[in-house]
Amino acid sequence: MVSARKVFDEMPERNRVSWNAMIVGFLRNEFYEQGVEFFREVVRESSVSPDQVSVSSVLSACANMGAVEFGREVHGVVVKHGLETLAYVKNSLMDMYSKCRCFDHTIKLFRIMGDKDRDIVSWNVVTSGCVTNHNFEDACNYFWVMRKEGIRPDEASYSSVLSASASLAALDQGTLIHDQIIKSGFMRSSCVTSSLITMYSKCGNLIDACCVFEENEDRNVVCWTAMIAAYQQHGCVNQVFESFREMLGEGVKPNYITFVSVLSACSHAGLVEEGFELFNSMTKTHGIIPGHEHSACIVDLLGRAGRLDEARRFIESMPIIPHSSIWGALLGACRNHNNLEMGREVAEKLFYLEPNNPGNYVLLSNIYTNNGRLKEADEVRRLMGLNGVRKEPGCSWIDVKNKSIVFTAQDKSHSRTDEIYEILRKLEELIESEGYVSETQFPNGIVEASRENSLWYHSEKLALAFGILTLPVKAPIRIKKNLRTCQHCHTVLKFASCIFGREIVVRDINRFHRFTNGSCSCGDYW
DNA sequence: TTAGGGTTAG
Repeated sequence: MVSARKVFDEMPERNRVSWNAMIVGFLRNEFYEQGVEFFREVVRESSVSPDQVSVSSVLSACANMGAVEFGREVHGVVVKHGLETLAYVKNSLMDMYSKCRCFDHTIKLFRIMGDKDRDIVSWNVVTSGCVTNHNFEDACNYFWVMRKEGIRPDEASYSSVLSASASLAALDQGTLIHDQIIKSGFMRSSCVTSSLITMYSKCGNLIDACCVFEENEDRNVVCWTAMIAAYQQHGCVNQVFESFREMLGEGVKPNYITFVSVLSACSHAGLVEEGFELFNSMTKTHGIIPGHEHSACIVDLLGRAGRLDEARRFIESMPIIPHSSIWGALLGACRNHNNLEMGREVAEKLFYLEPNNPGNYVLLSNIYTNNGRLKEADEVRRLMGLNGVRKEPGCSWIDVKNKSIVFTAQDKSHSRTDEIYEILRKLEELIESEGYVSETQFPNGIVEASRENSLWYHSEKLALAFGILTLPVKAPIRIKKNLRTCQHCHTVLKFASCIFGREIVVRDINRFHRFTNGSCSCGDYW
């Protein structure tokens, strides 16, 4: 860029194309701030007025930086120069607002546009914007409306809708879209195949994820990372490392995200030394500066291994200010190892850093409960209420005959409630006869009857019982849950997979669990 | 000289 600038400065005459070429050059090299500054220069000093090329490019830079204030300024420039009628510019404005988390503005502009002006990019901006803003159902709806309007999806449309399907664990929809992709000839797009791998993986279907990967000849780092992440999510640690080695062997350079998955695999497998080796190799060998996600993996790695003091020292020695996710990993470890003293200290930090996150209150309350200190546990729950923080009520979904049935905890609204509860009562007896002792039996011998009772009627167990009642005998039972599944449900589902001889797949807020023959793909680490 | 898309865990 330095040489480009020199050439530009020495030019006897500069026109709109040379100004724009400079802006585009900055952006292509990811010098977003310089690109924006250069645009300012154009507007301020040059006699040449900006056109759709310069504003679209600079809006893309604002989107990448999340710089909504400057984006608004550019919007003003757009109006001043009468560029707002151009589709290219409108799409860029919509995308800028979407990526700057002002999605309402995106939708407003999209509605104003009307059917005639909307092109495939406009639809893709809105669909991907829904995904970015976690409105996955809306993303799918926009995709299907677009199809109804007769617009042919392209790679970007398929990638976004597959990403939404993955987040919703919507396997039927994802499979239907896969068929459409094959028919429309987009299977060669690495962008589409990596989304397909992730969709199948996050829907609990590792075999199809592998098939898509194997059939794809042109594997770039994103495809490899998608496959490595899939193995990691399914608890296949050996395949994670095998794939990682194979990827390096093929000369594909790992990226920031690849390392998150590989480090996470180390953590789940308890491979502390290997994890540190990989973490150190990021900077030394691969030129990637570790970020918060990687540091959280290391804390998790040490925490799971019970090395809590080392985990804390690691955080305190970090060259960056630790993000709440890093302290969160340590609090999770305190919960797993019942470390009340450290748990209290870490929770205090987290209450300050993210006062509205109910998860931290719940974890501290659980630490107290597991130490038999029920009064303090209730006190934490009360504090949570006083601070106006509310835990989202748990819900589980199960699809039966193309209909989605929702259950909440202790739900008795379903017409087959009696049968559902009867199945759970029988399951409880069977599990107890196998010698299972509930985790509500505390070390000091306290058993809390009401808690025990309510644990048995968590939403995923109700969904499980409904699945057993209604699905064919050999069919897998697929359940989705809006929160993390609890220890009790996890244990019961393991037993259930064995007792009923069924594959049970539970997709919770963080990951999914595939229960077969009494064990879970997460290896009991989640 | 221009806009949109894939891979992350807790």
